Amino acid sequence: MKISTKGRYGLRIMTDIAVNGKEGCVSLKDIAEREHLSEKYLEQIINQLSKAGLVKSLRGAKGGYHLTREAEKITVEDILKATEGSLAPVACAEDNEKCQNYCDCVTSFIWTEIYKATIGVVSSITLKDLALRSSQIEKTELECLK
Amino acid sequence: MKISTKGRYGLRIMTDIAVNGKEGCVSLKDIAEREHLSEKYLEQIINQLSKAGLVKSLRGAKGGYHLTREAEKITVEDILKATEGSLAPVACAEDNEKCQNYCDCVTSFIWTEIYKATIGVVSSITLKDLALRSSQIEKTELECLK
DNA sequence: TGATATACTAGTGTCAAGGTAGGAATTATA
DNA sequence: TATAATTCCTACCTTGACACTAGTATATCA
Repeated sequence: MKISTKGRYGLRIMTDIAVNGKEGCVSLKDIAEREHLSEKYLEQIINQLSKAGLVKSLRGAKGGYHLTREAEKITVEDILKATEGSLAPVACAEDNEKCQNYCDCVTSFIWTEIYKATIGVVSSITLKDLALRSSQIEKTELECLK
Repeated sequence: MKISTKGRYGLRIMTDIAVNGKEGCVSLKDIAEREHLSEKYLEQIINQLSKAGLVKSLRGAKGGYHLTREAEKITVEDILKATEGSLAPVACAEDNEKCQNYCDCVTSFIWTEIYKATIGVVSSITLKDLALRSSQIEKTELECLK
């Protein structure tokens, strides 16, 4: 029941673009530096975000990435689905069809409930919420040294 | 965000004991046969359930396992925590102390919310619910061949 | 004493996570 | 037009967890 680095970094990438890409593109190099993450690894992650249609890329000098729609129209669900895959705790929780050959029916309602609860949370939080939060945190500049 | 076989099998083991252990012990061999699972693998899983204090074992002939308290006093949360470990999507969602050195504060509230939602679901379902469900399913005996 | 159980330790194959590395293709600009 | 900057694509690598399997020791009932 863990979220991997892809999901976590994916959120940071998107938040970074939302905050720093007000006009024009944001390059991966800049994101990697600001977030202290490997550029090469981020490349793979943003590729998934790109394929999911959440960002668009521009190649060449002065290129980079930008959001394909406003931050308030991108949810955490969108981002996590693109990077983590399904958020269902078991395959059949999302797609009941997959349950046909396997009668684990005693517990299936548990997974469905967990799935619905999770989606309820992540679908209600938008990238704009994260961007706002990010700006606030930066301003107060906590005792966060590392 | 997946539940492993340990968690899933753990629920089946516990449900099996709740249903078939009305009086006395249930042996792993019987559980493995009924559930079509490897006895040796279940051994490891039930060991965790035992260490968590959910079942008690009796060695030797006519031995086996029985619940340590009534099925309605054992929750799905108890069982999943014993078999899966923490249900938090990231370590700091459960224990804020772990967040000190790492300022991922922008997203931490997401994980906390997911965690709370998940716990809300699994803490409200008891082993008795599963046992009842199991009996009902067995009675109606669906088109469940495999 | 023997059959039946659990308890404990170790080994094994597969796969995903979490990266690293190199080069090809594209584009702005000097 | 050359070059620096940037994304795109493929391949590789290490580590650890997952899902088991196997063997032996220990306990208990009949």
